[in-house]
Amino acid sequence: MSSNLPPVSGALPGRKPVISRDDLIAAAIKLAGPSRSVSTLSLREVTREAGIAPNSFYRQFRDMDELAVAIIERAGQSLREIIGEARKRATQDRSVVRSSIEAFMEQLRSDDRLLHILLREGTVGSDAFKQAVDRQLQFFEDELQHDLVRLAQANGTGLFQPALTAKAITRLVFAMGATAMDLPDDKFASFTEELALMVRMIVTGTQTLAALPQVVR
Amino acid sequence: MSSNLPPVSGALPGRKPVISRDDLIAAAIKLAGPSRSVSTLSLREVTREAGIAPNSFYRQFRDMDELAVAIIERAGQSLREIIGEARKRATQDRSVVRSSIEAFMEQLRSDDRLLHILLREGTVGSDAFKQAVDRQLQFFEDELQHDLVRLAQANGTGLFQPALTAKAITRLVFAMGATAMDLPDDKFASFTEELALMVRMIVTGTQTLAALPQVVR
DNA sequence: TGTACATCAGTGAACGCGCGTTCACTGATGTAC
DNA sequence: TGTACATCAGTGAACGCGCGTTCACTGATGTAC
Repeated sequence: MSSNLPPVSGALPGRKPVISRDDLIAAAIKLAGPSRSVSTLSLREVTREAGIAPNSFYRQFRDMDELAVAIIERAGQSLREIIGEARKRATQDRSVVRSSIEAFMEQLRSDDRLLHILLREGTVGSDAFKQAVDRQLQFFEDELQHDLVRLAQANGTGLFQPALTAKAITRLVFAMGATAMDLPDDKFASFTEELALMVRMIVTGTQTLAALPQVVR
Repeated sequence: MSSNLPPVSGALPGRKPVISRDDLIAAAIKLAGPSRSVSTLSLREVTREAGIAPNSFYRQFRDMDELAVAIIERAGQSLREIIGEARKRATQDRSVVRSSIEAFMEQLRSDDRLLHILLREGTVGSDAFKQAVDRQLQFFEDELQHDLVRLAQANGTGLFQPALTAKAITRLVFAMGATAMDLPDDKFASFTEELALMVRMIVTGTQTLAALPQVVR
């Protein structure tokens, strides 16, 4: 019936908006710390944090689910930017994979709330929610696969099932990252080493399998 | 003040219990399907399902958290039994690791509610809850590590960091399993193949690294 | 065996609370002339 | 520039609901004698 939801922009009559989707997203992120899942936030909590009346929420989102999906998308985007930076800075002696892992763990230690959310929310929430998380993981896998292929070409080594390799690494890193969130600061370095070794096992395994004849399995 | 909580057993005066902790656990498991997290169940829901008054709950558990922990412990135990069976049935041509994965995926497809719960709840819920899940994963890693060592000895191959290898495999399998829960039946076979290949990458990588001289990293 | 009694598993009713959602509204802003 | 008007972002109050927890209770069961 009413004509709202997207703030539409473009100068039209009416009062100027004073809160935005971003304000609500920021409030929700602030509330969802390392130990609090987005899916347990209540609409009233978020609006309270944002300093608006509960019903004003509906001017920006249909429901909390829509907000949660927006947060996940932002979190994935942010993480990809971080890893993208790490990738650019990577030199040949510190491999792309290794420096990506370090960037990932560094971000995790800096208490990046968005990253915490992305790691934690994979298995809970609505279908729309889970699909949003999966989409971000997929982006990640795709970029990683490109890296791996480029790396293999540079090294002259083969690569066995690059897509599968990227998937295995992505899932492993995210799963390990989720458990690392609660880690005390002094354990971070050794944890990063462990994770790097795990990934190295996968990469080494892939290369070894690629070098084998068709006696696979 | 009051003397309850553990039903104490042993013939003492008083009415015979008609509901047990098991009844409440069963009710909660029934409610927490593949798409519903244990941590979203309400006390009233569970008692309603069990057919008792809400306040009777307190005769068995301090709160829902305690119930959730009990469920996780049961789930882990059940999974270890299943894998234990698979391990016994494993012959040399179908490796221990492979038949364990197949048993795992088979159980997943059979809509085992306990397994669903264990896979889904790793990252949500209270601290006590998360610790309970971690404990189960730890049991799993330990058993897997023994398998890997035995396997390496039998094959005469070395094994690089068996503990880390077991951890990587466990986390990967659980993370992949969590995403496989929603999979349609006809995708299960190919998914199992993918997962087996991923694990094979890790195992191959570990063996290759073990065979290398100390030029590691 | 029969009776008086203590125990305590399970109950029914009630509480106060925070929730999501609705409704009719207000008043700042921009437009038309 | 000034005035009348339409728009609509944000509000305050209210709703009905399910929740966790409490209280005083009931009555079946077992024990003591």
